Amino acid sequence: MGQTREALIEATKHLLAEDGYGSTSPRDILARSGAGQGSLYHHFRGKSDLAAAALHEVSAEMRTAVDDRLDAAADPVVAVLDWLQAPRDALRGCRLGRLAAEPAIGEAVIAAPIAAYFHHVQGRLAARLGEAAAAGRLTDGMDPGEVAASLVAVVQGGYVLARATDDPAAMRRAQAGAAALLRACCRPVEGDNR
Amino acid sequence: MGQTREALIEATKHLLAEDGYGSTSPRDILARSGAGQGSLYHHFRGKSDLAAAALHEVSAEMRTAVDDRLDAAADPVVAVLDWLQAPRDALRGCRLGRLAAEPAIGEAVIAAPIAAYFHHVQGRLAARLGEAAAAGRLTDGMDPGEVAASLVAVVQGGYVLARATDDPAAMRRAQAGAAALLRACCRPVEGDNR
DNA sequence: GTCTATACCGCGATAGAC
DNA sequence: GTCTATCGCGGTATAGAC
Repeated sequence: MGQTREALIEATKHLLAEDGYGSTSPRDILARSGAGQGSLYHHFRGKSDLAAAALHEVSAEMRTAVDDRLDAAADPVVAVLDWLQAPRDALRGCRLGRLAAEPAIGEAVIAAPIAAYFHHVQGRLAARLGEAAAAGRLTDGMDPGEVAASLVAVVQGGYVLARATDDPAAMRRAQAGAAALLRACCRPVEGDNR
Repeated sequence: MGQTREALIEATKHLLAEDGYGSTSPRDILARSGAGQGSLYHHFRGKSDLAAAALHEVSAEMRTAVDDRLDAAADPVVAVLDWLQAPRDALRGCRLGRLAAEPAIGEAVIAAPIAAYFHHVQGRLAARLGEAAAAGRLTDGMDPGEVAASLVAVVQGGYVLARATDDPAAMRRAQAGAAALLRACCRPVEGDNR
């Protein structure tokens, strides 16, 4: 059965989230998963192959989470603000974004699931911002794709600031500032002052 | 003389910018600086002590660069937009911000110069945005500190997106989106449509 | 203050018995 | 498929001559 294989992937997901790629060793993974030495190299070609499998799952989970948030509200502006201001574990960092700073991002198998996530979020945000624009609720000349990119960047940058200053509030300030900027250029819906 | 010491610091600055902390080894530093083995441990207590010295210099350089940009224009909104949209080497990452994702950020000597930089940029941006607010040129209720945090986050997140998707244009889109949002909530100056 | 030599450890991977 | 044992390498640091 694939029990050992799944245990390896599960352990890798946790360790990548905690420590990143470079600082997660096969030894750590084996210890945490309870698997023996040979198992890793029986099921996977090596560390990066296993990491790719783990990141593939994380990427899928996070895309689903984004879709759920962005589809929850009928009003596109409300949905986008909701996604932007969702609480985040700032000091731990983004499970995918934090790997962008590592040399391993140069390996295609590692980069692919991470890039897939970012393309997905930006596309979904741009779509909802496009709805708002089509309804004439966005300031003229505003590009939904560019605004989407800046909002995703705010969140990723919020993680960087929070970790760099060891202060989770840095993330919340970045979120609040971006939300204020966005609200200022969106015609609001009656009765919603989120 | 401090020639060897400075050569070590200079080499470390370059290697940290290229590869980050974890992937920069004392061997690399010695090879690049041309110094012999013992020198590193004569002048510094170890790798992290040397890295701290290098980051201290980088932090000071970057704070100066920010000040120069933010003081160049008399108009605060123009100055902030100018800083935001400055060209950046997106695929290489921020020399300080990229270290935030590494475990080494947990060491106080490493974190201190990085945090000092981010506090400085946010403070300077907030000050100029405060000028704009005082002149009644910022949408009401906008917090200069929060907007500053979000702008710094956009830049740091732009690096993350660019590296994650292996696309330098991702940084430019994030910058452009944030600039559009900021312009939309700032009363412009006559004749400047930057 | 700088050099050469070397120690110790953990990383990533492999060998081969069961 | 899983285990134990082991390998080769490079990371970080130290010893001690000059």
